[in-house]
Amino acid sequence: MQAFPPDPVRFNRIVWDIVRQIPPGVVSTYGQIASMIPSPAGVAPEDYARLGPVWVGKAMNQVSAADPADIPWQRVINSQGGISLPEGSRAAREQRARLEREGVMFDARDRVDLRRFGWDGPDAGWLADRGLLPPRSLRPPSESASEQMRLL
DNA sequence: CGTTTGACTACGC
DNA sequence: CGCGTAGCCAAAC
Repeated sequence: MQAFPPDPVRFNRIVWDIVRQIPPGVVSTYGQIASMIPSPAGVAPEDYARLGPVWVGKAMNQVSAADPADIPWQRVINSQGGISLPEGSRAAREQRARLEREGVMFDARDRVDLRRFGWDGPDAGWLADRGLLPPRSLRPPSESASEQMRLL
């Protein structure tokens, strides 16, 4: 996979801070979280675009070594709307159970509809205070007209 | 010690 | 759409 960020401790702290902002009933993705963190000094933006999501994954992998009770780790899934933990593992089942308990629904392919349950990111002020960037949207505003009608 | 293995995503078929 | 791959390295085996 990939190298660690220049300052893993700091990077992880930022990731966990952001994850703590995700409210129940919605989900974020590794990529969306990475999109809120400026590429660290010394890392080219094009490299960060590729490495960031992986680093977020590593940060999530280390939550158990941090403060699991304080971090809603279950609300971070992959860009396909799926759970990235090993299929069938206890951890994966736990994540799905936690999400379903919060009202997040999985389809027949075990995926979450990000247009419906995707997070819009933290409050803009919260981000600005920390020098973070607006998140990439998981719920593209320009859907087909019929889709918009359906959602209404 | 050499190999395998990752809580990823964008991109090209 | 789904599938394979690049990117590229520190740990765990």
